[in-house]
Amino acid sequence: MATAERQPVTRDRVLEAAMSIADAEGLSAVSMRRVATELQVEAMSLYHHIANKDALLDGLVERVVTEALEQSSAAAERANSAQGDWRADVRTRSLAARQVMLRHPWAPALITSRSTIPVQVQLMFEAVLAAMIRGGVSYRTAHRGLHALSSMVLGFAQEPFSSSDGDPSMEGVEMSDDLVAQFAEQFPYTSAMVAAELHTDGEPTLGWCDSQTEFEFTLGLLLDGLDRAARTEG
Amino acid sequence: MATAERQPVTRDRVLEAAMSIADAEGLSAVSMRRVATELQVEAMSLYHHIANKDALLDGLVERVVTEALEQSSAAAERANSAQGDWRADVRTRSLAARQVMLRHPWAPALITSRSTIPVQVQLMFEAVLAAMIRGGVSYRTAHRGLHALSSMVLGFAQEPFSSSDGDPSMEGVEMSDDLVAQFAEQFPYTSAMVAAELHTDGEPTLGWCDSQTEFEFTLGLLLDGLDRAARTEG
DNA sequence: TAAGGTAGCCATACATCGTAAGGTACCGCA
DNA sequence: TGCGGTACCTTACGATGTATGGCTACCTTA
Repeated sequence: MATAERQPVTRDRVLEAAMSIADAEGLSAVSMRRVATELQVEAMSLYHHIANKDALLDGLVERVVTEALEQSSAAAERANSAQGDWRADVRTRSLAARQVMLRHPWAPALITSRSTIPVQVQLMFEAVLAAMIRGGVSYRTAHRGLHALSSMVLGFAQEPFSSSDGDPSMEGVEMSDDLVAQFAEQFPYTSAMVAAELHTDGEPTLGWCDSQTEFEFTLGLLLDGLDRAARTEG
Repeated sequence: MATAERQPVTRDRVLEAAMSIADAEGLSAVSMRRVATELQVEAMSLYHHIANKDALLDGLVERVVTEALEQSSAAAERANSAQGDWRADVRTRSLAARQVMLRHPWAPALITSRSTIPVQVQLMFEAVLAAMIRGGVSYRTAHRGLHALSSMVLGFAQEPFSSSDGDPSMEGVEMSDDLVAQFAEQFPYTSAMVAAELHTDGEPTLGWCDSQTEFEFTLGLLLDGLDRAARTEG
C-alpha cells in the first residue's frame, strides 16, 4: 500500500535533505550517498535532479541566502514604525540576517567559498544600499558600509574564543589551577579581561563571552561611524 | 651521487611543501599524496613526521598565524614613533595581519574552521589588548574591539563582489549592454553605486572595488568608535 | 493496440582520498 | 656480531564524486 511508497525525488527534496543533514551533523556529513539514503534512493538517482555536488552546494547556499533575505525583509517591514531612520532599518536587517547564519553555522564558510554571489544577496545589498542612500549617505561611504556589514554578518557567526574544542562534553569544564596560573602569567591582559568580564557577568565559565552583545555593539559602532562619515562629507 | 640524493623529510619540509601547494593551487590541492610527491616520497612516509592530515592542517594554521604574529609585531615595532597612540598601534598590527591573510587566501577559512585557537593568535590578542588597556579602554570595550578586529582581519580577505567567477580569463570582460540594462533595472541603487565608484576612480571594470581602501576605512571607523566608547564610559 | 521514446531509478566501476598494517633497508650501539 | 629503531615503501581498505549503461514504467503517436 501507500505506506511503503516513497515520494518521488525532486530538486527541492534533495536540497531539503541535504540542508537538514548539514544542520544536524555539519556540512562534511553531506555526501551524495548520505543524501540519497535519506531519500531512500541510490546516490546516482540524485543526478537526475541535480547536476553534481557543486550544484547541490550552490543550492544550499541559495536556500540559506533566500531565508536570510526573507527574514531580513520581514523584520524590516515589521519594524518600519521607525520610518526614515536608515540606521534602524539597516540594523534590523543585519540582525535578522545574522540570526539565519546562526541557525545554519556551516553557511558562512560555504557562502564565502563560492565564487558567484547569489541574486538574493544582491537583493539584500540593494535593499540596504537603498536605505543608506535615501538616508543621505554617499555612494562611496555606503559602498564601504556594505562591505563592512556583510563581512560582519558572515564573520561573526563562529566564536574564535571557544576553547571547548567544539566538544559539548567539555563545555563548562574548569581548567586546573595550575593551568590557570600558567595562562595568567603568559597572557596577563587576556586573563584580566576574562576575570573582569566574569565578574560583571556573574555567570561562570559558560558563555562568558556573549557574541550577540558583541555583534550588536560592533554593529552600533559601524552604523554610528557611517552616519558620522555621511554627515561630514560634502 | 649527491645530485639525485634527496634531503630527509622533516615536519618542517612537509609543512613547507603543503604551504606552497596551498598558495599556488588552493587548499583543496593539498592531499597527502600530493605533498608526498612534492617531497619525492610516498604518501605514507609523511606519517612518520605528522600524525595525520588534521595535524598537517593544524600545522598550516600554525605557520600562517606565526607569520601574522611576526609581521604584526615587526610592523608595530617599526612604527613605534607614534608611542602612546593605541589606535595607531592597533591599526598597524591589524593591517600587517591582514597582509598575511591576503598572501594566503585559503588561510582565513581554514583558521575559522579549526576549533582551537593557536597560541600565536592568543599572543596577538594579548598585544592588541595590552595596547587598548594601556590606552585607557575598558576591558569590556576592548573585548568587543578584539572580536570586531579579528572578524575583520579574517573576513575581509575575500571579495564578495567578484563577479568573475574566480576565472581569471573572465577578468575585465564587459557585460553585454543588454545584461547591463537588465541589471540596472533590477538593482538600480547598486548599479548607480558601481557607476559612481567607476567615475570617481577612473579605472574601468577591473578592481573598481578596492578592498584595501574599504578595509582601512572600516578599521578607522572601528577604532574611532572604540575610542569614543572608551572616552564616554565611566 | 503496438511501437518507440523518455524519465526516473539502480548497479557497477573507476579514480582519488585518508590511513591501517606490515615489510625492508640502514644506522648506531651493545 | 647482532639488535633495536628510524625512515621509507608496498599493499590494501573504506569512503567519496561520478561516468556508463541497463532496467522499468509511462507517454506519445500511428
